[in-house]
Amino acid sequence: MADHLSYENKSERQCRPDGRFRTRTCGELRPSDVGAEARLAGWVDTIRDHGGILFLDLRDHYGLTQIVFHDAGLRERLAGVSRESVLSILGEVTPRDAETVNPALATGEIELRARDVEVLSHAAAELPFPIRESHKTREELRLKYRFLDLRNPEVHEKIIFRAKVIAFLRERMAAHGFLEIQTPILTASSPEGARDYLVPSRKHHGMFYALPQAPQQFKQLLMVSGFDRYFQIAPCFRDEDARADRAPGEFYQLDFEMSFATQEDVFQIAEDVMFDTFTRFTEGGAVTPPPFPRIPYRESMLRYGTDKPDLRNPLVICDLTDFFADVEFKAFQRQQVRGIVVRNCAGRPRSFFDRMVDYATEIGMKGLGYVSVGAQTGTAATAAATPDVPTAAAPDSAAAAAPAPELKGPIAKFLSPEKQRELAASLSLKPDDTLFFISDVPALVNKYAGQIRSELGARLDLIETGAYRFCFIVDYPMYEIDAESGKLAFTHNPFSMPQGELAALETKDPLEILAYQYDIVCNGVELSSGAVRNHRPDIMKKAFEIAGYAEEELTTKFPALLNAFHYGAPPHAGMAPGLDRIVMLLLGEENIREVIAFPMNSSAQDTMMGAPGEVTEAQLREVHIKLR
RNA sequence: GGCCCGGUAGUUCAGUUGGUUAGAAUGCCAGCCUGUCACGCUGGAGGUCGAGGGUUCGAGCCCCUUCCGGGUCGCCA
Repeated sequence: MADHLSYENKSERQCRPDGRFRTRTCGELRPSDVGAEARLAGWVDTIRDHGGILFLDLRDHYGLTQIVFHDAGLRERLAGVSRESVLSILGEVTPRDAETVNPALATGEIELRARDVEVLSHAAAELPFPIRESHKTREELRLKYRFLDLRNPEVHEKIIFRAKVIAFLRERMAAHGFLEIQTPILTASSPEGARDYLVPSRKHHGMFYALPQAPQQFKQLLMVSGFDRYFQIAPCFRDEDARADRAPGEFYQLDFEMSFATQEDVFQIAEDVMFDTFTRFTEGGAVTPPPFPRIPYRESMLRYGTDKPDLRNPLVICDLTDFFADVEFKAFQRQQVRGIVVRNCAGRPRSFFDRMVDYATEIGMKGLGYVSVGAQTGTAATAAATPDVPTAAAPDSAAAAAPAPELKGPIAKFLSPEKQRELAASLSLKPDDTLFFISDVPALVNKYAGQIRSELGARLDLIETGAYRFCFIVDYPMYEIDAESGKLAFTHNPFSMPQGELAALETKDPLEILAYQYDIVCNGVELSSGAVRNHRPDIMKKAFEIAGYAEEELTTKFPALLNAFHYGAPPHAGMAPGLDRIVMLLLGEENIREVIAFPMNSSAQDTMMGAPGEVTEAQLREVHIKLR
């Protein structure tokens, strides 16, 4: 296992030499300790009773040490002691014979010859699941006995790892001059965004606190308070449904905000801290070096079909709508058309293409067209695809000069020889390439193209392994037409500064206005969104007016922020990368609950503690609540 | 809330076309064993097949309802 994941045994943290329970840890004894007396304490990992001799592996936070019991009297005192019981053992560190050394164990060159044993705590003989295999047990049971699950070194180490990442992030943020400040947990309900967790007030009848969805308003108020650079490992509470990568109820963000800062200032901090962190905590993994690519939202939607692109996937999407405008093919003619070129794909078996078409149908597409360029003799039909993919904008002159390649596949017959030549030239199609077509209405075409891109990347094994590919998605539109109401609405965050500020709001088509609103994305995972905030009441008023909000709505919903901005607010900006997701990415975990010490299940329940749970009548009366 | 997958021994799982007493591994219990390290060997206990109803001579298996868990869509400014 990776070095940063293994237990540490720093001498300054060792136990007191006169310790009552232990004088050394189970991970630290080495041949240099031979001859010394040591008292170890920990959990019984395994007992191997050979009759005349008994071996016992003792486990604590730091590791595993084998204890040998020769003395019959001592062995008798272990009768009835089962696995996971807690023992304190006094003994002498002795060397192991060469043939009995265990190289799999850090302490495998020595063992402790027991002289005395004290049972500190008995464990039930029958455990709910074997500790070593806890992560293979069904999650329901693991979470109910999470304290046992966490004893499993593989599970235990993830929590240690998380702590180290947090410590490192704190150190890096401090090095950049950021000050960690705690913001309230009991605060006011915020009218927009996720559902709040509400806490009834005892002293104020019928009133409620809410747990913060994020410290958003507080961190902005800190900027108005004159703190220049704030950060916090901030708990956030949202009463929304869970996903594999989304913890229900609560999660943590590396929340930060900077005064007198531009978007670029925020990016430089974020890319510096993320690069350092991902370089420090991954082994030789390729991390995007700063500056991370800045990709405009609209470009990302077109090229990758999503605003959280996985840049480890070399495939890109091109726009073929104009190309098909004059092609007699009804399915494409009045639609948006996208194309994805895949190198060395044409020779794949028919079943591959059939399965891709099946996948397309599964996600709701009407079909998946493609054309392949005939393979040249000698070309290996199953050669691995190469990542050099052309864009529609970069025609290859050599290809253009070449004779028209022979296009085959379901769509080829709709293309005249001239159009085939045009297509091959503009996309630099080479023998054995396949071009997939995605066509639908504007609202769906990018989404489908993005899903096909991901699926092709995965099935053809094109995803770069061991890499962390970062980018910023920038230039989100300020407004969009809400699908339900048909009215203009904020796309993202109503508190972002519009690009062009007040003048843009007053003169431009609202749908054309971009915001200083951005996301940071790694390997297709959205780590955070952020923004340059709107610190000007006049611009804010106008921005809300365009979205159809009356001024009083603004003043009643966000009184603190708006009020504060009337007393001299610095321009400020920030973001808040999700901590749990950072740790997930670093550990390659697909389930966010693996990196949280005590996660709730996907129904937002803690079955170990019994939360949520009923409370007494008296408690309800105190907070003025009557249940129906 | 919709859709998909799952629920069989303490645990992880198998269980054929609906057909005898529901199996394996591991754990647990008992006995044996002086160099193992997931020790080994012998024996034993352990099941409301998530629950309820239906079809059938007969249901772990088929049908309906329901509970629980996971995934996903909605949702997450």
